[in-house]
Amino acid sequence: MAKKKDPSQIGQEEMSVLEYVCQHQPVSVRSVAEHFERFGKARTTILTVMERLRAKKLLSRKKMQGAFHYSSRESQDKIMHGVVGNFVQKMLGGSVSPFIAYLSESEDLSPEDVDELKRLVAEMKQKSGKKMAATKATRKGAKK
Amino acid sequence: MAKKKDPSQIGQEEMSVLEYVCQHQPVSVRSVAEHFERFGKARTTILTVMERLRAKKLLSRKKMQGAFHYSSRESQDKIMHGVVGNFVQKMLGGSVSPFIAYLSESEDLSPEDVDELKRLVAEMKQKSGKKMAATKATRKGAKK
DNA sequence: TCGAATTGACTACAGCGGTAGGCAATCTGA
DNA sequence: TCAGATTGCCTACCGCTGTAGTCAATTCGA
Repeated sequence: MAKKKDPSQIGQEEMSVLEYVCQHQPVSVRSVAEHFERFGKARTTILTVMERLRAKKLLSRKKMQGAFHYSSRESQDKIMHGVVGNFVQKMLGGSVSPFIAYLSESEDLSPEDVDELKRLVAEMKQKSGKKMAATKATRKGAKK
Repeated sequence: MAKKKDPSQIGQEEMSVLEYVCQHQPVSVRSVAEHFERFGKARTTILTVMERLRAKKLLSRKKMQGAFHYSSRESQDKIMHGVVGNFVQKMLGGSVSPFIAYLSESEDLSPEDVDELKRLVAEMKQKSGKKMAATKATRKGAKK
């Protein structure tokens, strides 16, 4: 009866580890463990997490000089995309509106994020400008 | 040893129920259950979920005509904001960049969302337009 | 008033993520 | 070659979420 979670569903700790591996691949468990031990995590914990990540096909490994070295099978961007997409689907019902609302109230957007947003919007104007020239007229009671 | 989750951490199913309650409050378990039974959920499941939400201080209830009627203690907006914020903190390490990147690749943004984004960006331009005229020199190799 | 229907508290279990111990296999330096 | 260090597989436990059954209390219509 328990719901079957999407395999792309990963937890916070798994995310941290995955991120670290992404940025240091190929990396040995030893290195990763050393890094996370500074945050109070045991070596076996990291190993377990990494193996679970491998079971989820997010990491791969190969033996090098005795020990395994892990690598990510996807780029960090792709992974992030998957994680965010999953969240949007599962928790927001597929709508990004709540997130956009969140951004609106986010006081501390980094300049980079703001730039990216601007770029994004500019891109949209171009991309969807033709097929929806009604954009300006669209604003059906823009909230607020 | 198990990590102590933030109480604001809620699952997908809890989210669905919470959302429904928000939009129909005050509502009886009966109504909610009836709604979700169409998706194969048992009445007691809904009841359990609602009680858990109440334990998390997200729902309140009062007896009316024999049965309890539940209401949300927060607006749906606030809840959404909390959920998104929590996700950003826990999974994205506090950075919204991955989300913005996700938006960039999101083909199916609704016109409303696009409008909201535009409004948002316009608002930002006003708010911080002066101090950053370097927009066109967009750094960080835009993915995709 | 009484019995049927409704309601809700309690209990239970499975799966998953987080955490970690134990122990065996492997490696490595002396 | 051999013992100590390193590495990794296996197992286990806890808490949380999803799911639901049981059964007693409450309510309501006849």
